[in-house]
Amino acid sequence: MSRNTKESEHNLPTLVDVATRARVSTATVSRCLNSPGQVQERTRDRVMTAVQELGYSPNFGARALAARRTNTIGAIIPTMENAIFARAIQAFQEELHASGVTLLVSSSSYRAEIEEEQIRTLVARGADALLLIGHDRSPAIYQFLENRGIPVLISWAYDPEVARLSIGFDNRRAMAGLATEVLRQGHRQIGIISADCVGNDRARARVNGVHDAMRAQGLDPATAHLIETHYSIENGAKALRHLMDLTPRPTAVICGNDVLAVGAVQMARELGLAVPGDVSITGFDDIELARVVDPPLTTVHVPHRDMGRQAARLLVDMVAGHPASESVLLETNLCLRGTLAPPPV
Amino acid sequence: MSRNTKESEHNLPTLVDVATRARVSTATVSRCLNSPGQVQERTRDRVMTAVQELGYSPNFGARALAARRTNTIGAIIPTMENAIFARAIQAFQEELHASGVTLLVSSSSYRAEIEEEQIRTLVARGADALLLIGHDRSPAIYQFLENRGIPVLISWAYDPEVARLSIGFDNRRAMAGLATEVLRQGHRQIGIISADCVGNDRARARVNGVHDAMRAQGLDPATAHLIETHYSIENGAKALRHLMDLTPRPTAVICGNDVLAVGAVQMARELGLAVPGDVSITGFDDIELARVVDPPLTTVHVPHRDMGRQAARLLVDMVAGHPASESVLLETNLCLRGTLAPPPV
DNA sequence: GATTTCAATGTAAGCGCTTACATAATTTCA
DNA sequence: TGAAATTATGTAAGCGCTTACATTGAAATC
Repeated sequence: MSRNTKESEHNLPTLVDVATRARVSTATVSRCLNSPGQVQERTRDRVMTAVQELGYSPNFGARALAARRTNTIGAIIPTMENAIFARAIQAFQEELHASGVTLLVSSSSYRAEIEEEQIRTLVARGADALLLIGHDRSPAIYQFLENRGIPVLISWAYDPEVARLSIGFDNRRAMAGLATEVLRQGHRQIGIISADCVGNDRARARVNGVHDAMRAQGLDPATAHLIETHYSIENGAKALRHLMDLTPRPTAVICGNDVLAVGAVQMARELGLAVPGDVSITGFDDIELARVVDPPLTTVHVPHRDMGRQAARLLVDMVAGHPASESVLLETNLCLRGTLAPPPV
Repeated sequence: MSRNTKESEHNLPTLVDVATRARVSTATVSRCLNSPGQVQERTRDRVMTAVQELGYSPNFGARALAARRTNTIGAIIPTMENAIFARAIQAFQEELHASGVTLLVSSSSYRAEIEEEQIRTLVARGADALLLIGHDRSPAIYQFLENRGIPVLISWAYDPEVARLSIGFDNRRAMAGLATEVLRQGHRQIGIISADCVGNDRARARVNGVHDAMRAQGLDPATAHLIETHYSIENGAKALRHLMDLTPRPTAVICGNDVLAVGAVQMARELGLAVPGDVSITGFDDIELARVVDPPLTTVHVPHRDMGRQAARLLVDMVAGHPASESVLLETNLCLRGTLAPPPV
C-alpha cells in the first residue's frame, strides 16, 4: 500500500505536530501527557492548548510499543449471553475503569480452541494480565502465559487442590450443601441435569457435590440419573421430560444452573406435574430469572458482582507487582424458595 | 524504567529472532505471516518451524503502527447486564470472528461522558470502525469520528429523519403498533413506564409511539401518565405501584421494555390485582424473561441477534471501503401473549 | 562572585513490525 | 545460448511514541 496516494488517508496529528505547534520538544509533550507534574505550568498550558487545537489523541500502538505496557486487562468468558457472566464482567469493568485500566473482553462460545486463540490474541494485543473462567485448559496454554510473564487470575472456581491463583467459590461444596437439604427433606430418587462436564470443571464439581451428599447419607451416587446438556431453557425442559419418563421416577431434580432449572419447571407444568408437589426442582446461581419463575426457584446464591469487583482489584495489584498471596474463597448461600418440598407420599 | 534491570523482564522473541533462526530476513518472516503465498514453500517451512520453536507471536502494537490498520472493530453498549445487548453483541462478535476481525467491547453504564471517553479510547487503540447504540450524542464526538475517518454504524435505531447510517428498527412505529392494539381492546386510561428519556432516543421514540397511537384514536396523549425510571425489575414494580394509586387508575400499563414490565407484573400480583383481569401490562424486546413470567408477557419481538449479525457484515464492508448506501430497517413483530386483555367492565 | 544543586527541557535511540524498492535467482523464449 | 521477464528474497526506512541521558539556566550555598 502506498502511503500517500490513498484519498482516504487521514493524516492525524502526531506528537511531533503538537510539539511543533507548542514550540517544545516531543519529550515535553509526552511528559505533559504522562506525568504532568514534571513540567512547568506555563509550558504545560501551551502544550495542552496545542493538543486541544489539533484534536490530538495518542496512538495506542506506538505508546504500547515504546512504553511496553498497555494498561489493559483481558477477560475471556464462555458467552455474553449468560446473565452470570454478564453481571460479573460488568462489575469487573466498572472496577477496572476506576483504576484507569481498559478491559478487553472476548467470548469463546464454550470452545477450548477458540479460547486458546482468544488468549493469544489478547496477549498479542498487549494485555497486561488475564481473567479466565475455571481451571480446565491445556497445560500448553498455561505454559505459554507463564513464559510471557502474564499474570492470570482464574475466576468462578475455588479448588483447594489447584495451586493456581483463583477467586471463586467451592462449587462442589456449595452444591453438596443444597443436595444435602434435598435429601434431608426425604428425597431418595434424584435426577441431575447438568451442563456438559467435559472441559467444564465447574459443572463437574457441582455434579460431584451432589454425589458427595448422597454418599454422606449412605446412598449410591450411581442411582442418580444424570443428563448432560447444553445451557438453555429449552434443553432444561427436554431433560426434565426425559427424567419424568424414568422408572423409578425422580422426586427431585437438581439442576446445574438456574437456566436449566427454569426450563425444567416450565416442562413440569406442561406435563401437568405440580412443583414442588409432584417433583422438586433446584437451580444454581440465583439469577433474576430465579425469582420471576413461578414458584420461585430454590437455588444457590453466587456473589457474581462481588467476584467481578474483587477480581479486578486483585488483577490490578498483580500487574502492579503485588501478587495476591493466595486464592480467594467467596461464600455462597442457599436460597430456599418455592420449588423444593418433601416428596409426595 | 530501565529496560534491562528488572528481574521480571521477559524478553519475548521478536521477528528478528525468528529471522535469525530461520536464516532469512525479517521481511521474509513478515511475508510468511501475512501473505504466505509470496514465499517459497521450503523457506516458509523453515520460518514456520522457527516460529513454533520460539513460541513467537507478533506484537500487535508494532504491527498496527507499521501497517496502519488493526483488523479491530469496537462496540460500545450501555451495559452488558441487559440480555438484549448481550445477545446482539454475541452475534456481532461471532460474525466478526468469522471475518477475522477482533471485537473490542466497552460499556458506558448509560453515561454520555463515559461513552465519549470509551469512543476516544477505542479510536486510540486503532479500532477500524465503531458500532454504537442509538443516535443521541454530542455533535462534537461525531465530528471527531469524522475527522479521523472512522466509519460508524448506529444500531438499535432506524430513524428516517436522521441521515447517519444505521441498522435497527423503528422504535416509534413498533410501539405505536402495540399501543394501537391496546387501545383497540378498549383501554382508555393508559399508564406508561419508560426508561429515562434524556439521552436515550430509543426510549423517547417508544413513548412517542404510544402518543401517536392515542392521537390516532382521538385521545389526548397528556392523559397518559408517564413514569421514567432506571432499567430494573424492581423499578418496574415501584412504578406500577405508583400508577395503581392514581385516580382514575390506568387499566393498561405500557412499559418501555420487558424488564420493567416483568417488575410491573410481579407488583400487580403482590397488590392482589389480576393480570390481565384487573390491569393489562405490555413489554418490549421479547427477552427470555417474557416467556418465563406468568402469565407470559405481551410484547414486541426485536430481532437482536439478526441485528448484531447484519451490523457486523455492514461494518466489515465499510472498513473494506464498500460503505452501505443506506440504513437497514429491521422488522419487529407483536407478540400477543397473556398480559393483555380488554379492560374490566 | 564562584561553585554546587536542582528543576525544566531537549536530544536521540530505540520499541517490533511492514513494505517500497533493490537485488539476486530462476524461468521463459527467441 | 543469452536477453528479457518473472519470481524470491534482502535492505532499510519509517510508523508514533517513551525515556535514558545530556544540556541549560536559575536558585541555593559558601
